[in-house]
Amino acid sequence: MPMRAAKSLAHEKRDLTQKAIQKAAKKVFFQKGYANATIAEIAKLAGVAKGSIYLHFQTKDDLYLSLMLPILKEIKRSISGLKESVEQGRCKTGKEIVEGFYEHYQRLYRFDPDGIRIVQAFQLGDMITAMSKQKQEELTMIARENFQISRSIFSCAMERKIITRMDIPQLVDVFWATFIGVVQLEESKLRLTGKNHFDDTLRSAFGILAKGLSTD
Amino acid sequence: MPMRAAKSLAHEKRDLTQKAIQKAAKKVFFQKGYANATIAEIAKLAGVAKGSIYLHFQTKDDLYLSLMLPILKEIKRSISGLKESVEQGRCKTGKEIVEGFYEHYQRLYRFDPDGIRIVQAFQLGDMITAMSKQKQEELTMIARENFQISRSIFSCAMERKIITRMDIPQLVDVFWATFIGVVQLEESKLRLTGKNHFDDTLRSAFGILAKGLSTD
Amino acid sequence: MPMRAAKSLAHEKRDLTQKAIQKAAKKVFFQKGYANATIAEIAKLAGVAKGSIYLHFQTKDDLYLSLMLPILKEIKRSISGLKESVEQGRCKTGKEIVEGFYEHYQRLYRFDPDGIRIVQAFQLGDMITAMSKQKQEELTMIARENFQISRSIFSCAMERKIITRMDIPQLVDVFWATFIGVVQLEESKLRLTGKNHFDDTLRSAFGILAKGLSTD
Amino acid sequence: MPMRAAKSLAHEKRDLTQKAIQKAAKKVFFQKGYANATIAEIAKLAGVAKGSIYLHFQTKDDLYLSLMLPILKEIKRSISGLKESVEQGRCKTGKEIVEGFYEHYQRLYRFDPDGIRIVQAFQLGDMITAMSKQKQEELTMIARENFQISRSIFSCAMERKIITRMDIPQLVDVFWATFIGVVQLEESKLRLTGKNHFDDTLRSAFGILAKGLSTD
DNA sequence: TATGAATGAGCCTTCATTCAT
DNA sequence: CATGAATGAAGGCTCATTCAT
Repeated sequence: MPMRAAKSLAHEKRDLTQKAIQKAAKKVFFQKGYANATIAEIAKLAGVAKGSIYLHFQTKDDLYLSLMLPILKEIKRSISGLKESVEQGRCKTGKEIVEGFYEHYQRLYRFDPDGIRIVQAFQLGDMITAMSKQKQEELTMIARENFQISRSIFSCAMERKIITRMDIPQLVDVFWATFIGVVQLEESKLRLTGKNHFDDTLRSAFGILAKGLSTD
Repeated sequence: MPMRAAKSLAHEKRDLTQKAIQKAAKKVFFQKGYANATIAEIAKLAGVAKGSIYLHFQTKDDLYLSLMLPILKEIKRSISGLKESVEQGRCKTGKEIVEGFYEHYQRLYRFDPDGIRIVQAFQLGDMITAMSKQKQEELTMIARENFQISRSIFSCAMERKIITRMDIPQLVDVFWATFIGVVQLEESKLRLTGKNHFDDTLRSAFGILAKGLSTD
Repeated sequence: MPMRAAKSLAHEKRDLTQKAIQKAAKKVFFQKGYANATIAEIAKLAGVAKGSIYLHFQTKDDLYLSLMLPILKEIKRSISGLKESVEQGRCKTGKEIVEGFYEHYQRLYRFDPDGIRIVQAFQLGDMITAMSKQKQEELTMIARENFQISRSIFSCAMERKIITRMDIPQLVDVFWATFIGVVQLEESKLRLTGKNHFDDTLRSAFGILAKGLSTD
Repeated sequence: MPMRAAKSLAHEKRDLTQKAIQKAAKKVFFQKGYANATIAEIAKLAGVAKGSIYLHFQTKDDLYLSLMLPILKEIKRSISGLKESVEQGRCKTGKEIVEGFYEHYQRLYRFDPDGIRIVQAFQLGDMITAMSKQKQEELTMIARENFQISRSIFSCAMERKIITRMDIPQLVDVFWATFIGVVQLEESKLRLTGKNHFDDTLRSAFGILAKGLSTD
């Protein structure tokens, strides 16, 4: 099947280019922020011509948004794993559950620090102006799903009385806020001092949260 | 002394204009973010001509930076008040101390939500292309001072054994991270839903922290 | 009144620049057509910076459109003169009326040949895409008025039985079509051969029309 | 001769593709005008890849120009028929001759309205950046021939004294100008109102011309 | 021959900053 | 001091054209 092979090859190459652009974009968006990032720089870093970017993404916004989906999916995969653990009773104490979250966040950041910044900047909202309804909904849906999963983890834990009973949505927010707060702080320090204590600070934070939520 | 009076009057007027520009700038920077904010819009909102802004501030960066100082000072004033309370023994339990921080952060946000966003965006580092050494040091110094004050509060509390003993700088970071995380999360929700649960989420967060840090 | 004078001067200069831009624009639009004309070239010819054009006109479209209004108004002024002549009985024969139209069209072309091309190209419609509702209506209204004036001239002439009775709107169309047809043809010849026989051709055409419409 | 047959078949296919491209091009050029038409859209409409267009035409200009020849030839065929009629004495009056022209123009427009716009736009000269000497001459020659045919029709008619004696080239111009003027006007109205009165307006115009040129 | 990804020059538009008045 | 017209360097995006497959 030479035809199929050829086609596959072309497709592969196209995909490769796309990935290269996204990789470059992530780096540049991360370093400069959305507004200061230029298509020219992304193109240069990706090793393609400026115009080529528009073969893969309709607009700068579109390119930016395209970076979010994989990250949200990764978040989902990671948190889903945690949920399973909890449901299967592998987390016996509140401390273990909070530790699970800590590991989840740590994993996310390790997996793709630039990506987290992407999500964060999006949340900051300097650039949501023009976004196709479709993309918007896709994003919203998966974000909601992630929220639900966290929710059900806490719900499960409270039923088992291994963590303090309290408003669940609020608790989800507190966890997420703590995570992005640490990300932001440590990135800022990284920029100024070159040192990154993300892990330590996050562990401290979740250590306190664990104690604050435990029922023993 | 008519000369002095005249000079004083001119000065006063100059100060007024400057304040008006800063007020407008804060609003616009807050709404649009640094990159999307335009001098033209700030000038319009301040009721002065575009060119006039450059009579008071050397560059856009400079204007932005000029907004940080008052906020950092406000933070200092607020946290200093807390420190005094603690040192004078008015906070007897760990819970009271954490509550003090909660009130401090809440006060800050209430006092000047736009200002917080300014600091946050700065920390996010989307701009800061060129900053005069002098401004930079001024900023760094006061930031360090603020850090020290928080530090000494915790230090004092640990000595009195009313909160768990742990790495103090890390604890300062955790508190600040929690604060800015909640700010960012709630602002994002505000933008999407129009509702702001800043107070509730912050209270939840600090409630957990209080329990997590208390020694009883 | 030094204040007034100063203000007036500034205004005058602004107006001068605007006129210079429009003059340059007319020339460039005329030579290259809307799509091939570039803002850069217009600016260069007008002796201003590219960006300055946008101080006077919101978009390229807007600039183009701004050229139409004066021409439509000139057309109105010219045709109104003709109408008056006819109504005051100064045109006694059909031939004189058609001759009046001939002179009207000739005057228009003489007055501003580039301008006629502007109107024509607009009619050709390569670029009406984005036009503010307001501008659009302004244009439509004055065009309609011009149409009405021609209409009433013919109406008057037919009542006096000095030209053949026939469908009036159609007659207006025939005259206008003849005019723009000759404009287009002669411009094309001008471009190819360097010679312009606009007057002769138009006179021939209206000579035949005169004979064809006369009632004697 | 399998070779010949194969070659012939390949040729046929090639021709078919070329025709498809031209058909698509005519439609797109007509709808959008030269400058706004894109090769991509033409290719899509023709059902071929973008690159394939360059296997048949050297440049966008070249493609555009290639559309003119068939139309000029069609014009020639049509006007030649009229000439024959006149020479064979089938047109006995001036009115009949002018009517012959009317039918000729009407036929042209009916046959290929897009094509007429092509010629017109060419005449308007919005493009023609670079045209090979050869193409240019080919075009000029056939245009000249068409001109000559009209010329000889009028010449013949004047000799028979069935139309007013006058400058013949000028008369040819008047007829053509009237035609393209009506085309342009009615197309513009079509675009604005959706209604096309081409036939009626053209008939009116040529009705008047007929009367204006008749010798009775 | 056909394809369509890739190129890069060029376009419109924005906006921080300057400067003559 | 105040003004706002003018500047010009970018930036996002388009599209005719090329070329490896």
